[in-house]
Amino acid sequence: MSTGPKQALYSEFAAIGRALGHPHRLEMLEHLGQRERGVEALAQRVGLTVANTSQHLQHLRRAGLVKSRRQGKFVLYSLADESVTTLLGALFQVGERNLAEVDRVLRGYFSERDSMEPVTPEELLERTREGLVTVLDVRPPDEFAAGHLPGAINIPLSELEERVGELADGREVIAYCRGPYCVLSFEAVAALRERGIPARRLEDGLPEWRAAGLPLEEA
Amino acid sequence: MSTGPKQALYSEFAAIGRALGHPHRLEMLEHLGQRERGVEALAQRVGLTVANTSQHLQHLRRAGLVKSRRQGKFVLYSLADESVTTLLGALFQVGERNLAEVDRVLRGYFSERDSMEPVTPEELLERTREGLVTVLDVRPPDEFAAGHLPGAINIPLSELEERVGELADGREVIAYCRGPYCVLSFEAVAALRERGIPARRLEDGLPEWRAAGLPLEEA
DNA sequence: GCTACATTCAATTTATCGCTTGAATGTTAT
DNA sequence: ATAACATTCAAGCGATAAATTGAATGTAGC
Repeated sequence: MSTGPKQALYSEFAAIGRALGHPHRLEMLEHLGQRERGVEALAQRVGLTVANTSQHLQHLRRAGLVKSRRQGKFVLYSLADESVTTLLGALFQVGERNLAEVDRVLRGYFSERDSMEPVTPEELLERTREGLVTVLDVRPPDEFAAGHLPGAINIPLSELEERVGELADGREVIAYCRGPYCVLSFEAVAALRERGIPARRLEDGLPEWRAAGLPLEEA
Repeated sequence: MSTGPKQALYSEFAAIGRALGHPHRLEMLEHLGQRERGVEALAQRVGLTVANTSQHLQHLRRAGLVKSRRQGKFVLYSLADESVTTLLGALFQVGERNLAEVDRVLRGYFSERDSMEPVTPEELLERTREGLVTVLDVRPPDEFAAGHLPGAINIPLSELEERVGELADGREVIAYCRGPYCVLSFEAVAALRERGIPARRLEDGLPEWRAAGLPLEEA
C-alpha cells in the first residue's frame, strides 16, 4: 500500500463518507441545513444525549461537513457550505435510483409522492411573479425566521388547521419545509386539499433552494 | 427512536455513506468509472486479494453504487449509473473546499494544479470544433477502447516519450485521464511542456465527461 | 457427469464505532 | 474570584467492519 497522493486523498474523502454513514448524523445535517444550532437544541431535536450529539458533531466537523462558532456560552454549528447540501442531494439521488428499499419506503409512506406532482423552483418563481400562488412555509417559526422563500408566509403544521382561513383566497398553495423527505409539507398539502384548497408541494426544501443560489429572505 | 419513514430512509442513505467510507472502495469506483471489470482484473489494479475485492464489491452493490452482470465465467461490475459519478464529484468538492489536509496534499503533489489552468469541457468542445487542439487520452488502451472523447488519440503515459512526435504539429494538446486526481494527465502535461509542446489538462476525467452527458465515442 | 476456474461464503482476528457515564474545560454573570 | 452552565473529554462496553484463510458455489467446456 503505497502512500501516494491518491491514497492520501481517498483516505480523506473516505472520512467524509464515514461521517455520512450514520442516520443520526444525516438527520443532524438536515436540521443544520435550516439554521445554525447549539449542541443542546440539536440534541433535543434528534433525541440524543448532549454528549452523544457533541461527539457526532465533532465527527462531522472533522470531516468538513459542519463548522462551528462560539457565541457566549454556546457553540453554534452549521453546515460548512452549500457544497454539503449538494452532496446530500447527490446521496439521496443515488439512493432513490438504485436502492429498492428506498423506493419501497417512499411508496409506502409518501404514496402521494407520485400523484402530487411536485412543483419545481422554476415554476414556483414564475407563478409567484404572476401572483398566482401562495408560498407556504410549514416549518417552526425560528427556522422560518432564519431564512425563507421570498414572500412566503409561515404557518407551522401544528397551527395549520386553525389558521387555514388565511389561505382561503382561491389561489393555489405551494408548501415546502426542510427537504425532500420532510413530512411536514406532505401533511400540509394533504390537510389543505381535504379542505378544498388547491395545494402542491415544492419538490425540495429550503436548503436545496439556498444551495441553488435562488433568492431568499434572510434574517 | 421511532421507526418512521425518515429514519428508514436515513438508514438506507447512511449505508451508502458507509460504502463510500473506505479508500479502497473509492479507488475501485474510480476504476469502475472507466469501464466494467471482472473481480480479478479489479483486484489486480487496486492491489487487493480477490476475496477481499469481492467483499468490497458486494458492499458497494448493497449500497446501490455498483451493479453486476454475469458473462460466462466472469462477473462484470460497473457503476450503477451516472448519479454515482455525480455523488463522487460532490464528495470531492466538499473535501477540497473544507478539509485542510486535502488542500495540503493537492498543493504538495499537484503543485502544477494552480499554474496549469485546467481546460473546461466547454472550452475543449469549442476549440475542438475549430480544429485548434489535439485531445490526448493517456489511459491504458483497454479503457480508451471502452469509451473516449470524440476525436481523442490514445497514447498511454508509458509510451508518451517515444511517441511524442505524433503530437508535434504545433497544436495545443489537451490531456485527460481517469478523473480529477488521476496523476496520468498531470505527468503527461509536464512531459509535453518539457519538450516544448504546449499542453494543458482537462479539468475532469472521462467519467465526469460522461456524467455531464457530453458526446462520447463508445465501443 | 466431471474437471477447471471465477467468484462467493464462512469463520476468525483485530480494529474502530456508537453510546453511556462521570469528570474536565472554558465562558458568563454575580 | 467564584458559581453556574454549555460543551467537551476520557474510559468502558457491546456491536460492527476489515482483512485473512480455507472451503463452498456455480458456470464452462469437454
